[in-house]
Amino acid sequence: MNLKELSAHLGLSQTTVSRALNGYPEVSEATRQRVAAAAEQHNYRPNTRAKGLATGRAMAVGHVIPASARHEMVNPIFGDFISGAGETYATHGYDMVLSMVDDGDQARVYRELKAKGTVDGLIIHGPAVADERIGLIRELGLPFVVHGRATAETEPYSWVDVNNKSAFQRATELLVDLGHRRIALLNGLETMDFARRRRAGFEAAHEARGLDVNLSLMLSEEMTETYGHQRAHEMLDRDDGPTAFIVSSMIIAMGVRRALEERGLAIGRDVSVITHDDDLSYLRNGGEVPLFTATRSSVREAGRISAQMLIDQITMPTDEIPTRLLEAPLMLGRSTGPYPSTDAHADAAQ
Amino acid sequence: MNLKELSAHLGLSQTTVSRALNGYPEVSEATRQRVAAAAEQHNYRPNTRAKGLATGRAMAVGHVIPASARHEMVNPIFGDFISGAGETYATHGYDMVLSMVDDGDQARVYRELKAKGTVDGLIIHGPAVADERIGLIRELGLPFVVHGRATAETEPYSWVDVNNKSAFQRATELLVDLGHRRIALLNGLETMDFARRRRAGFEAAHEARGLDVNLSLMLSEEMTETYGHQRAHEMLDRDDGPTAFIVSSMIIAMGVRRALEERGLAIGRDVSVITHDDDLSYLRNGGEVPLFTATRSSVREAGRISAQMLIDQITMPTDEIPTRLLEAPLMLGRSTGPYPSTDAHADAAQ
DNA sequence: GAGTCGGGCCAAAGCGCTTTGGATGGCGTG
DNA sequence: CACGCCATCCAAAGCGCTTTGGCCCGACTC
Repeated sequence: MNLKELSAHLGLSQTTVSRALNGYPEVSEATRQRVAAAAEQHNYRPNTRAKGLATGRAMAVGHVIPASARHEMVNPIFGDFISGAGETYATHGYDMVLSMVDDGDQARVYRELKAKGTVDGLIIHGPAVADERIGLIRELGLPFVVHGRATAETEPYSWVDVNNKSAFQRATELLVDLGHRRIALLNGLETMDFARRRRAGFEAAHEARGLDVNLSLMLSEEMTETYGHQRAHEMLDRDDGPTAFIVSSMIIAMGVRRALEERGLAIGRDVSVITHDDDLSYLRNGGEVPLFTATRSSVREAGRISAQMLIDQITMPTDEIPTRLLEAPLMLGRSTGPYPSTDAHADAAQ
Repeated sequence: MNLKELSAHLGLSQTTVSRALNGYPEVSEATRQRVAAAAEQHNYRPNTRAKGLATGRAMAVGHVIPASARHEMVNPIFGDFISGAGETYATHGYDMVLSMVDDGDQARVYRELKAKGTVDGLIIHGPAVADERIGLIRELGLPFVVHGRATAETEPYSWVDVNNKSAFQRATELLVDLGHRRIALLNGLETMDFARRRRAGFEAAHEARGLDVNLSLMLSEEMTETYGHQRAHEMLDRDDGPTAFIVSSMIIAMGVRRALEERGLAIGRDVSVITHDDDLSYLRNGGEVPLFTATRSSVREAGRISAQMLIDQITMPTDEIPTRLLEAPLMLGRSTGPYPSTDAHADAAQ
């Protein structure tokens, strides 16, 4: 059923039916009711493409996923982010279109999205410290919101990000205040902006407490369980091994925990661990008292916020460029404790 | 730059330019070259909506994600599936549109997708044993492919699935052959079709080996790390606890492993574990010899295959209804061993 | 009672593309 | 030399919708 048929059926013009359905005032209330009823009955929905052609709006938002970011992003947190964003899109009648893209093709894809008119706006995922995408998209004139920030970008742009630096600074300070002096940082790839900021927070905490960072305890790799497991073992093998770990994801934390258990070390007593927790729906840091002490920030919520921000920019463009910094509170769990441990057990286990 | 402008620029009609670009024969080779060059130079791309309107094709495929399936599916495996499917779509010029939907709204959303003409086809995720979506979509007349199967569905439909039953049967048989008699099954929710089939394989193996299944060792819950951890502990607390576990996901397996380590049990010696491994890019069951013995099947590959199958159905509809059963080979890792253990160590550890 | 106003409706143009149904003209044929 | 054929190109219709610019007529003003 299309407009033509519906209006013929009603004995009205397409104009009137269209207006009735879209809430324009030039239609009598009686007619509007009649039209609405008929539309409902015949399950009429305006064709998206035709509507888009006529209005110049695609009613769709694009998410471009660089293939390189797959391991870092697609899987662990992407699902939750998308899921949050999707809820928001749904309530506003927007579709979400996803593109998986090889890194070299990025520019091409963005241009294409613009030229083909597939989407009204874009969400940029996983920004690097210096990210050329931002300049490109701004140039194309598509509204966009970056999930995260790109430190090297000098022009203003719209973003939603967690306060990674302050979160990791507070986490580090907590450990220092608990007496830890050799703290390891198992970070994500520091080409990624969030990782760079976390490192900055880690360093800032050392500085604030008058300590030197130990470069040999700072690692930056893809965030996998194996990474956490392997590196924790290696570090703990050393004479001057760490007494505490700060890690960038729950997955890494699980690897670290496994290593500790294999060594008979009690987490939170012999060795402390703090992780960043994206509050993923399939990886809860659960319990009344969470297992891991963590800097927590819901990536799903970030998805909702980003989507809303983008839709706002699409529907009512303004000159201001909105940004949103989300705090990541430090949630105390069972994985942190004083050093040296007050419990004799700790030494025995070693 | 649109067709009109481009053709004006070239001094040709829109017809000719369109034909040149789309490879029709009624255009001289010289003209075609000229057109192609100009299009390239001006970065011309036909507007998707206009093209869609004219051709009746949306050049897009829909993935509807039921909100209820979030924990089970969105996160752990969804990213990889989507990523595989996305690659295939990209090479064929299709867009992928995602909808997050509350369960009650499912029917509405499918109808809408059809009526609005947003997509040319659908992929159905996470089918339940009895899944009303299949009938609905068939009725709507949209091409679709189900990732998984719905056992209760009687009419034929297109699907791509792993041979869950045979995989779990072989896994179970291996454990029995290794001497295990009390084998636990930590399954996913058995409203999901895949879980039901895995259970069937588990039971079939018992039957084939002349054993009775122990209902108290069979669980069916959401597949989280906590689930594996908690339930493994509970089961091992019992006098007649299991000597081996078969679990439905790497995440559960990680929970079980943690429980074993906490109890000082050596995995693969004191207690055996087999898991299903979706070969997720962020959760590798790595190493030359994998950590876990596992039934392995790449969900990313399943995504590619499903996407290709759907595109084929869209572009050249036939009467046959293609299906594809993927085998999940049993990969021997370090988490399985004979029972009773030949190693005296095992008892000592207990 | 003539003139004005505006509520309610409609015809038609236009969004950017594909595709049908010609037009045109150079060339070989008898 | 007239004819027909083919290669090449074009004008215009149509996809389903929104929106501009009117039309019509009853109500209201003076």
